[in-house]
This record gives sequence, C-alpha cells and structure tokens, in this order.
Amino acid sequence: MQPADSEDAAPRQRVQDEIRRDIIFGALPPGTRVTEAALAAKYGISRVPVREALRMLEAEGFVESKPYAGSTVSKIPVDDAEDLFFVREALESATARRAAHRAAAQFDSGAPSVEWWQARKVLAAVLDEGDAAVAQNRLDLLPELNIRFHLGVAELSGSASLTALLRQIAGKIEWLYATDVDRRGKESWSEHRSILAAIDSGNSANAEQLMADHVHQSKVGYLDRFSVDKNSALSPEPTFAP
Amino acid sequence: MQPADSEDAAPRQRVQDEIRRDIIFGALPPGTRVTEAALAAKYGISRVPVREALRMLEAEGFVESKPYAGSTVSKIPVDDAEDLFFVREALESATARRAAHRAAAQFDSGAPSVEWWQARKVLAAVLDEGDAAVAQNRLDLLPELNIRFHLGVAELSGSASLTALLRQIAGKIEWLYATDVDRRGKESWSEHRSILAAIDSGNSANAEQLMADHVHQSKVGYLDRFSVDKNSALSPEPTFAP
DNA sequence: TTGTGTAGTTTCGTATACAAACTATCGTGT
DNA sequence: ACACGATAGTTTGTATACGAAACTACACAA
Repeated sequence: MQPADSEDAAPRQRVQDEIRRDIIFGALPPGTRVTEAALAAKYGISRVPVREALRMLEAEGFVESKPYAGSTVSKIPVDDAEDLFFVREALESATARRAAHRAAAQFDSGAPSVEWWQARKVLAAVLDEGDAAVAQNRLDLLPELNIRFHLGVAELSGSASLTALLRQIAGKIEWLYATDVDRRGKESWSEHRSILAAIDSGNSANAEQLMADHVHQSKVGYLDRFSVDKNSALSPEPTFAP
Repeated sequence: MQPADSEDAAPRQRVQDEIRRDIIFGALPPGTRVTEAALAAKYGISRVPVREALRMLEAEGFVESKPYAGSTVSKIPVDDAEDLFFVREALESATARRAAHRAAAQFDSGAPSVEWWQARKVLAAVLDEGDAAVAQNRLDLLPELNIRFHLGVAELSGSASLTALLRQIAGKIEWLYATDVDRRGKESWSEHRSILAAIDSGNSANAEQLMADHVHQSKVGYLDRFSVDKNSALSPEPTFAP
C-alpha cells in the first residue's frame, strides 16, 4: 500500500516529481534555465537534494546539463517523436502479446496468481477512473492515467525488463500525450478497454494488433497536429493502408 | 576534441564511469552493497558527487536504491536479457535502415554533409581498432568498441532520438556483451564490417536485415550460454525454425 | 564588426553536523 | 529450540557554510 503519489515522500523524490510534472504540463517550457538556488528556494529545501533530482531528470531526458553551466529544460522532442513512437510500438506490442499469453496461462492453470490478480484489479480501476475523468471532461487527469494503464499492461505481461524499459520512456510518452490530450484524449482512452478485453480473452495476436494500432493512432494524431512533413519518406511501419 | 575517456574530467563524471566499468567488467558483482562512504574514500572525493553518480547509475539501471537502505549492484539481467535483445532488435534495425537511407541521400546530393562524413570516419576507425584488438586477442577491448560501433551507426542514422534511446540501454548491452565476449566476440565483431558495407551501399533493406540478424545472433548466443530454459514458453520471435 | 578582457553569477566540490530510518545483534518469553 | 521484539550501530538523507572553478554577459578597444 505505497503512497503511489508524492504527498509526504522524501524531499528529493518529491521535488523530482514536481519538476517533472511542471515540465510535462508546460509550467516549465522547453529551453527554460533552471537554477539550483531557485528550485531550492521554491520548494523550501536545500540545494543538495535539488542537485540529485536534477541528475535523475537529466538521465530521464527532461533536462540537459552542461558542466558548470547549469541545466535547461530539454526541447520538446517534436522531431524525435516519430522515433519514440516507433520504439514504443515495438515495446508495447510485445507487452500486450505477452500479457494476453500470460492471462490465458493464468486461467488455464486453475487459480490465477496473487500478483497477477492484483495487477489486473489495478488496471480495471485505472480504466474506470479514466472513464470518469472523460465523463467529467477532466482531460488533465488523462496523461497520468494513460501512463498507468500502459505500465499496468506491462506489469501484466510479467516481464520485469519490458516494464523497466517502458518506464524509462514513460515520462516522455506522458509529455507528448499531454500536448495532444485535448485533441485525441477521449478517443484514445476509449481504445484502452478493448485492448484489455483482448488481453483477458487470451487472444495474443489480437491484443498485439490492437495495441499496435492504438500506438500507431497516437503517432499519426501527434505528427498530424504538429504537421511534421517527413512522414512520407521514413514511415517505419505501414501497418495498414487505407 | 573532447577527452572521450575519463581522465581528468569532473569527479562526478569520472567516478560514475569508473563504477559503471567496475560493474560491467565484474569487479562489482551483482548484489554487492555499495556504500557512499566507501566509494568516497576509494576515489578520494566527498559524498556529494558520489551520491549524484549513484543517482545517475540508478536511472541507468546499474544499481538499485531503497530509501535509507542504500544501493546495491543490480542483478545481471539474465532473465531480462531476452526482452532487452528484443527491444534492441527493433531499435537497431531502425537505425541501420535509416543510416543506409541517409547514406544514399548523402551521395545523391553531391556533397556529403560535414557531420555525416565525420561520423562515418569515426565508424571506420572503430572498425579498424576492433580488428586490431581481435588480431591481438585483446577481447577485453571489444565491449566498449562494440558499443561505439552501434552508437556510431545510430549517429549515422541522423536520428537524435534513436541515438538517445539506444544510449539509454547501451550500458546494459555492454554489460551483457562483456559476459559473452570470450565466446562470441570475434565472430560477432566480423559481422560489423558487412553491416557498414550495406549501409554505405545505400541498401536499406539489406542493412536492416543484417543488423537484425547480428543482434539476433547475439541474443541466441547469450541465451544459449546461460541456458535459459524458458525460451520455449515465451519466445517472442520465432524468426526462423531449424 | 570583431575580438578581448573583466566582473558577476552559478555550478561543483568539500567539510561538518544532525536527524531519520534501516540492519543486525542480542536477549526474552513461550 | 524458535519466534519475536527491543536496542545499538550503521548508513542514508538533508542542512548549512565556504571556496574554487568555469561559464555568461557586458563593456571596451582595434
């Protein structure tokens, strides 16, 4: 029963999450210079934990640091988005496939394992929370819920490594998602339920395809919005043609 | 003309690289408890930069930290290796394809760009260095050269994002590679030249295939060596059957 | 305009101190 | 003998202060 959110956690973890949120939701626009002293003052802590938080965010790709020159918020990876979506498609297709495979195995072997059932329950709750958020037009809640869904599927896949890899790019996924949530948020969210249904049914091929399409649609929507014109030359996956 | 290696760089960067090396090459076996005080004493610096280095290594997945309980070297991702190779296959197939595509574009448009030529020259040097290392049986040099080759291909692809993503898992790739270098190192290295040749020729399909096979062979070799018996249940890619 | 020098700012590292939380050891009770 | 809990020791997490090092920006001269 961990807090899951940052409430009274350790200062370093807290400010790290806060800064990341500020970056993701635009309070700290790309290119902004962030100084240790200012952050320390803002969050009422000393500079040491701020430095460590910045090192973590640097490794996550949210800020860029030059020795003795300080840190700046990374540029939104607009032109890199295509690559990110490409990797994500490969990664998440795999998690969906394995999750479906594992779900079938769980039901075949009589009693589902405790941790599987736990993860499955969490996923159901996330889905309900998201539906409620959509119903109340609280689209600002979707970015985090979206990440929790996709990480939940990864958990369900049983692969610690796939989960870890997805977690590594989860922040940037959320970042991109937040910039596009008012356009494709509702539609995108509704696709989650059918993905989970396919996983539950144990149809791994179907789950994989649905997840691939889901990510692909996010990609198309994003690239369309920011009108990146290079999608004709290098599109890596002609998953389906009209 | 940056140092490229850690010689008189900033202490934090230096110890970060040192600790990572010690982990990769087995001086710090998985499960080892690393205390800040000990590291600070060993490298002759204070605790603050040590802590920052540990935070970076934590984000890279080399150490795991629990609040107030310290850091331990992560377990070798033997059981996760399969997933890592899977992602790598997707990632590096893409870099090879794009690198070939870009190479063709460079030659088509008369004069190659300066940075492309630079990257291409570095890659040639790495290849020669590796051949020399193989000739002198200095297999211990191969892990780093291997990473430099693959990152070099990513550079050549021109995609900053693919490069960044590959860099994120580069450390773990090197870790796995180092455990297997005496078995498959020479054979694996010889494949690099043909990959680069395919890229140079501009044959993107061929380059992609060769890279995919190259990574796939690494995967098979690794899983075979450590005789992971679960490859029957969850093998993600039945690429070819005997 | 271009180059250079200087002042100011910020990061980086050190040292010290103390509170908080974990780990391991040792006893006690059943 | 074994499980359980208190306790001491260790380690981390944070605060604070200070100095050195390096980058940035601005002014000035050729």
